[in-house]
Amino acid sequence: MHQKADIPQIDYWYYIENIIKEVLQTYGYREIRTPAFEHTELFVRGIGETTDIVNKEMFTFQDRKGRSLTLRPEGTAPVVRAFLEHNMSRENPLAKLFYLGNMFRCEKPQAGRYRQFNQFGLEAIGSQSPLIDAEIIQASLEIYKKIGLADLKLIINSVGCRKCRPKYLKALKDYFRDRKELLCSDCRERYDKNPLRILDCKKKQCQKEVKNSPTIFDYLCEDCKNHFRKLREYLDSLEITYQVNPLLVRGLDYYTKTAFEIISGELGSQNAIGGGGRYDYLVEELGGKYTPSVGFAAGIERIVSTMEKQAVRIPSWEGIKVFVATVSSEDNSSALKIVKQIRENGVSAEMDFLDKSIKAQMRLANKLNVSYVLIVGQEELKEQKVTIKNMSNGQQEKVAISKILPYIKTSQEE
RNA sequence: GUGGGCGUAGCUCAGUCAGGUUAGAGCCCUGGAUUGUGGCUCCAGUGGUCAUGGGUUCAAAUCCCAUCGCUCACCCCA
Repeated sequence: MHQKADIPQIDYWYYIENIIKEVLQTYGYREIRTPAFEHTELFVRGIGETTDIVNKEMFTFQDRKGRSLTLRPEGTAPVVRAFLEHNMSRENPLAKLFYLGNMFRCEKPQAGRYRQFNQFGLEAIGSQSPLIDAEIIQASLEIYKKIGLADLKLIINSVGCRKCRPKYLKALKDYFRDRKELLCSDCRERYDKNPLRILDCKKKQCQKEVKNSPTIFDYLCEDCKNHFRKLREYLDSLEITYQVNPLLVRGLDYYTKTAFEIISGELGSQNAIGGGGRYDYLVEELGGKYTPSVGFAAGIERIVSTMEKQAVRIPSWEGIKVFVATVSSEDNSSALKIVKQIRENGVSAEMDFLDKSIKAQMRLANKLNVSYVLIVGQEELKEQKVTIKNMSNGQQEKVAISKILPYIKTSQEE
């Protein structure tokens, strides 16, 4: 299974994860870690039976007792499950949680899309206020900004609620009824199952028909209209620029009211770097009481790939500071002790474990790009000393073993 | 799920179209250039079931089929 977290990229991952944790800490979100798999039913009910994720993208298997389990394709449903299972609403009427972990979708991999990938996401469970929608958007944008990504676009929309969406769906169906034959085969199916999805079909023939279709904004109820208006007001006051796109429909059924997506021009075909929205009925759907909520999720691989395209600079591994070389194998235990002493004082140190000659050890030290090589030999040990060689200027001198650390540390500050 | 491209050493690749001696290069790695010392240079060396399985042939990395994997696009999404 392809996993884009191997050694050459690990510095990116550390960097991103640290920023996520730091930023979300300041927003009051607590990390939650849920299992990599759940009962299949959770996703079917949560994400929706008509979605692509549930229909064709889940890694589903049976355990020994015949129960159907599924590797999580997304993070929100598991978080809500945990929220309910632990009765978090009793602790706090508004649960602010974030997660960071791998997700699985059974599809053909391609650029920016992997069967196992990583997302971070945040969920605010328990508030119906558009204020929290704005906070979630703000938090996610701040993370991108701290990471150093530029030129990201925020697109927002409202997809209505239980009250007004059915009216809109009916209007859509009325509109497309006579034009069904002009749509692609997928959209003809969507017409019956989930007409909203026709809106973001990328086929030219469908877009042509979508152009004059009824817009959701004519059908939103007062509550949804106000919510959207307030959200825009809050975003404006935060000086967040955005585009309203009434055709933005997300792939998960649970969204209500606010839906948003953040895209990066650099990514090509898979351009969504993150997305989210409000899911007012999900908690209820999963067996809790009505608990309006909003969340966001982003793909780490896509962040890394955008960082690479934008040449974002990150701190990298500092490497090893000191190499302790031995003249012969009889010096090994002394060297081992010296290495230990250096490491205990917080300085990174390495030695040879392959019985290399001193020449080979010097080469290794050079390859490791260390600042100092300490040479341990009988000649030095007789006087309780080691030879310290400064690898940048080649100079060396004998130093008492007890003075090694002060020597290294003071020279380091120069 | 649909359709392209690819799979030869740790890495980047040549060799495949026109089958034919022990499958090559660069980088990396290891060792050496007098005996306790790096970088540059020079010399030498290690390393490959040519993705896997089957077929055609006197002969297959090379042709054919299947499988697996990777990759790109579509769908959709992160």
